[in-house]
Amino acid sequence: MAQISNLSSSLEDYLEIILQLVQEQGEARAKDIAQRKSVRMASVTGALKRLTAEGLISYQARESVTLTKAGEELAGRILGRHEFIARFLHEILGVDGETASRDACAIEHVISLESLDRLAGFVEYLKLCPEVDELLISRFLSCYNMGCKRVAGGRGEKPKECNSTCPRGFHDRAVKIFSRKAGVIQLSELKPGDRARVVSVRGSVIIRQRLIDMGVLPGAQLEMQRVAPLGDPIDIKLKGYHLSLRKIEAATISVERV
Amino acid sequence: MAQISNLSSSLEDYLEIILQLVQEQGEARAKDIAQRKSVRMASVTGALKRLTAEGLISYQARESVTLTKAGEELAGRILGRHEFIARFLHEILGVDGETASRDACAIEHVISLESLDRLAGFVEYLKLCPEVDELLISRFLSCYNMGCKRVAGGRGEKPKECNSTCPRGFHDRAVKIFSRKAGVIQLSELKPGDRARVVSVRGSVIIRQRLIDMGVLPGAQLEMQRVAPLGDPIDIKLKGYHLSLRKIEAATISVERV
DNA sequence: GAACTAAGTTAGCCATCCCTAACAGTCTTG
DNA sequence: CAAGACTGTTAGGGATGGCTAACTTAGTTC
Repeated sequence: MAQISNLSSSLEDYLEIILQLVQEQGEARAKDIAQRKSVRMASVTGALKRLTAEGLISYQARESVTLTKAGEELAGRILGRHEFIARFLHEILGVDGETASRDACAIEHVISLESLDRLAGFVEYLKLCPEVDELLISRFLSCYNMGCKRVAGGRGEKPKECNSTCPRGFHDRAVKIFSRKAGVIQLSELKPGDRARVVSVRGSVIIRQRLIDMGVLPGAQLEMQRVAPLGDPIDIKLKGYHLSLRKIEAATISVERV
Repeated sequence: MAQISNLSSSLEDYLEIILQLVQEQGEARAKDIAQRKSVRMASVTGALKRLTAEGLISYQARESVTLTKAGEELAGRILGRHEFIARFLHEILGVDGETASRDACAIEHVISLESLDRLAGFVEYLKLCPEVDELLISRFLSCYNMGCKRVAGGRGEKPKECNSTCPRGFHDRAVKIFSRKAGVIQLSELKPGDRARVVSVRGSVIIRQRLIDMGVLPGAQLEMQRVAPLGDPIDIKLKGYHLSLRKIEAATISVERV
């Protein structure tokens, strides 16, 4: 995999922190490094030895750390990567600053340069593309941040949209599908007569395409009809139609009861 | 940090692989797990013991692995997360399938649920938002994938755009800023008279804002004028104007010579 | 049923990277 | 200048999670 260095994540972190400290304070002391990385001094001593062995820093015991030419080059690249990811999370997606920085700190060490380049390209494209209104991002953020709950109407009634500026169906489908912990179960766990809403559809492109063609989309409501003795096939009712799913298809569908 | 489980990345991987194998083949054998995770059988044995201790699988020596109720729940959530990230990378950003899956495999273990929810929300928003043409993604992909190089005109001439559908300046700014390895240096390394292009601007929001106000943006061309004895201040020429930067500002700017 | 083979286990090793505890310089202050 | 406070180092330990090598179990084949 094309990676930025052959250092471990931990050593990349140390190097990045050293550059930050040098930029902010003019020098990097072991104590400040320990504090910023939330580790003990003893761990820093070990890391500095390994970085010295790699030729990235020059360090005499009890002195402050300086970056070598190679170290500065690499640290700059690592820091640039970190700050790009943090900015994407914070400025585009609206993740709060601290979480964004923490996530960036972790993601930066594992993402490939190809994905990173393409993400950067995508962000540039959104900013430069003439068809995309420059307010797209702020509209997304205000829409997402409203965090409004879908207001369910009476039986048979269409749910109301929370806000006329949110695209139809947005809150049904997009809000907190990952952090929603409780209540998400496999389709196959439903009993006949249970009603549920589709939370996610996994599986290969082929299976997903077939399910999507049948209308099995996140947010879709369905009712379990019948499960055959061995769980194959499963009959459901969706938007008034009866569907028969094979066990292997049903296994890719997560739902929550409504 | 809100996370999906308190397992290590490695154990989450094992659990995910087990679910995939159960879905694909009806059962998960140690050998297949080892093969898919590219580890030796001995490592699998150890992992299966730890997963059994967590109550996520039930496993008798030399038998095939089955997921417990809790294991199936968790594995489904882990797999859903993986597949969402892989799909984002592949279908939206256009990363090739294998790299996307590998990156997803790594990112899924470290990203917070908040970031993931917001990314999912953003993707939904792009799909549903009436102002965004549904061809946005495919236009981005064709534009990015052209991979065309900017064709530099003669001295003083504006560079030509590669393609009329690419937003102006897109290729100058967005293409492979992270994987570009050689030649990216700190602004302070330039010598008087050197010309360079800005590759990235890091640093706090305050510093970046100030630099952006002065026109120091990725892609901007500049010429080094003078570096004071201790590196502070640095004078550059940019778009015909002279700018004086403090050392701490200059340190956040990466450039490449042109 | 002996021999072979594939699958899986056990035992022991190693690297990374954190920790605590104890020790060693260095700076400040009465 | 001696005591105390800080800063930093060394030594040793533990968790994780890989590895190899040697063994066991079970199924197949002649």
